[in-house]
Amino acid sequence: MTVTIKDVAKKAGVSPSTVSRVIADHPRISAETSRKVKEIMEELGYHPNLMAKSLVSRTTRTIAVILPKPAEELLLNFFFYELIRGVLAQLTRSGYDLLMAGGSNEQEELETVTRLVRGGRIDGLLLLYSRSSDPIITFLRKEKMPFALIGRSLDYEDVPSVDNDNVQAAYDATNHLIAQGQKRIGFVSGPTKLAMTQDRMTGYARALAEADLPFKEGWVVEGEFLLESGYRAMASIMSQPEPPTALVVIDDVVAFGVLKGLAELGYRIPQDVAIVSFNNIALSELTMPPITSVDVGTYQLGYTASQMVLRMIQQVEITARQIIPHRLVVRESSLRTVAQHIPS
Amino acid sequence: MTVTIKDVAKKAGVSPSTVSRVIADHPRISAETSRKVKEIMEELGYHPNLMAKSLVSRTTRTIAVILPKPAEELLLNFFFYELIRGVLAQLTRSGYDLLMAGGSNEQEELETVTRLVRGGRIDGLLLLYSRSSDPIITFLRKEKMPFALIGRSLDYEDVPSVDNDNVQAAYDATNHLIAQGQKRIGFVSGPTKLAMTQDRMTGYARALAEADLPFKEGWVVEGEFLLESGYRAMASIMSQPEPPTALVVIDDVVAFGVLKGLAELGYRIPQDVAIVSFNNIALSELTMPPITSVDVGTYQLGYTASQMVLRMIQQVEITARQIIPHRLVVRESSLRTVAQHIPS
DNA sequence: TGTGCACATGGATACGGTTACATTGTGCCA
DNA sequence: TGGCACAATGTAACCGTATCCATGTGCACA
Repeated sequence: MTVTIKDVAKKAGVSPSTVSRVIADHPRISAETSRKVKEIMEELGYHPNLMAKSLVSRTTRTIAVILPKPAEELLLNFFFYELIRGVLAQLTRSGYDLLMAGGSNEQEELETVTRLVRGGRIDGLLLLYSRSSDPIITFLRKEKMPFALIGRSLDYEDVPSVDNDNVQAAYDATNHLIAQGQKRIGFVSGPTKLAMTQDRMTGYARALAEADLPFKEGWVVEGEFLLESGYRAMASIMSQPEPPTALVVIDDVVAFGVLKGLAELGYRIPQDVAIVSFNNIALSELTMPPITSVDVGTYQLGYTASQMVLRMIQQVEITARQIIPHRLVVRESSLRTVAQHIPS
Repeated sequence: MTVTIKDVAKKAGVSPSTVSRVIADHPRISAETSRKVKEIMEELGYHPNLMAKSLVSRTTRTIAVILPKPAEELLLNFFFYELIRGVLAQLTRSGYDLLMAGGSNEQEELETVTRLVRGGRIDGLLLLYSRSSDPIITFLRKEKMPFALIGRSLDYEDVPSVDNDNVQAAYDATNHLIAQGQKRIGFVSGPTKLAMTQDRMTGYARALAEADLPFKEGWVVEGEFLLESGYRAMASIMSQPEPPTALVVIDDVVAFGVLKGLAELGYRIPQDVAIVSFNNIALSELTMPPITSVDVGTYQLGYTASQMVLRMIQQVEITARQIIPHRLVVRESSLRTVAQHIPS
């Protein structure tokens, strides 16, 4: 039915092993034979059976991406497409395929990973999140399966991972506000158990300290990666006797809530309150006003993490932690003086 | 090294074929033997080699999703995560894996698909877009490979596909505005070569006709699925002697541009101009005001399309075109009377 | 008591490749 | 002219599983 290596061999008048060698570009095959065999392959429309190949080579040329379980997906929602495009670009370039898997709970996730790894279906994998004391990481290390983390592990220092320098990113964002002449700068934070949150908080505090600006407890609000979180934060943060005139916000979605909250309270942005946030999702340039945001290089994160896994597969030495550069994208929300638009 | 079916067999004192049958839950295996073998499998930590299994069964339990090439991804960007989650949910439930593939151009895409299909790597696939005279569809039909389309084929009537009833959706959206007492309703359209655009236009026109409302050329603007498109449309559409007081907008992102354009022109929404749009992406409830939008059931689209492919693989009869119900999500942007929020 | 049959299991082979090792042929040199 | 190195190719084993076919056992029944 389907044309196999043997059919090609027979028709070309050579042995199957010769055909196999032609496919693999083996050096000790004569140019003449190679040409002829390739011609026959073309003629018969031969395509190697990938399963047979995998079985004998113990290699699948497939990398898996493990999707976080629903509870952890909120932030990811907006990143996902670009992240995957980055991953796919790198993998395709290297002739690898991408397998996506996940589970509805932690137990299921581990089972899936076990099945894929022990079943020899994948050569490596990518984890899109970092959770503390993750059994999957423990398992992968034990199995010596190449993998990389997008983000940062709170448990192990030496887990191969690709991340941003979130301390520096927050430092830069805060300094941007300071450079605009801001003196009273608040911080709308995320879940403090996340490394990302902790790091950004650190950067924020450092920038304030270096500029001799006050760090006030009341100007810092902890929340979730949700619109509501930013919205509610405004009620508490702006009701103080001396509210901040600028805010660093942990994430664009949260910033959107902040915008909404401030608008309802009658503040103008950026004239009354200036805003800087993080992640630069597609959303952030669509708001009114557009939000100044730190671009974290989502595509790069995916691209680099894949590259890291591929290197590990090829036994190439890698640096365990790669940092993707960030970039502050300045938009209207953070600028002190703005050309006012007069409706016609 | 890795534990195989033979190792289990030896330790259990049975033949490899018996172990194989235990795994497959073969009826003619004694309860006693089954129990014992399973115990040994557990003890040795046996996991079946998926490649070997695939090789002999000619089945991979893998479905591929082909990502559109960059040029066609604009709309998809916001859908993607939910769509994939729908796909993954269905596949996981049925014990299938998801392979993602794509190419940077049409040629590459076809090569990838050929490699996967002819290489026996997948059992079926999902196409996330519809392009006219698509060589991939032609190829898949020739190979008799199960596949389904998300969207609608403009070339073939009988391609298995999952879609919305876009005529009805637009009809409903327009009628919602009519029910609000709107008389002058315009339409901000998308690329007319797309079936989706054509269908929505049809539904819009039909609703107007049935309500004896005027359909004016000047109230209809064609564009792209871009923010700018909606933004620019406002300049032309609202500069007419008698501009519309309500707009049906082809997509949420475009609607966002519309919002921006109207705001700059000094119109209030919904008091001066009411807005209804489509797709109900996460964005649409975050705008000011939140946009009334037709939810197209993104998750369902993915879920159902996967189901369709799985059915085809199992040789179950299917209906070639499945329609996912839509649902109008009413928000502030379309309501005539709105409780005004007074800033405190 | 011998025949037939259902049931539980084993042996052998096939799936489509790769690769270690064996074999053949050629040219070159002593 | 015989021997040898080396290039080019063939032979056969193996990757881990599924399954066809054969086999042995116990039991009902004629």
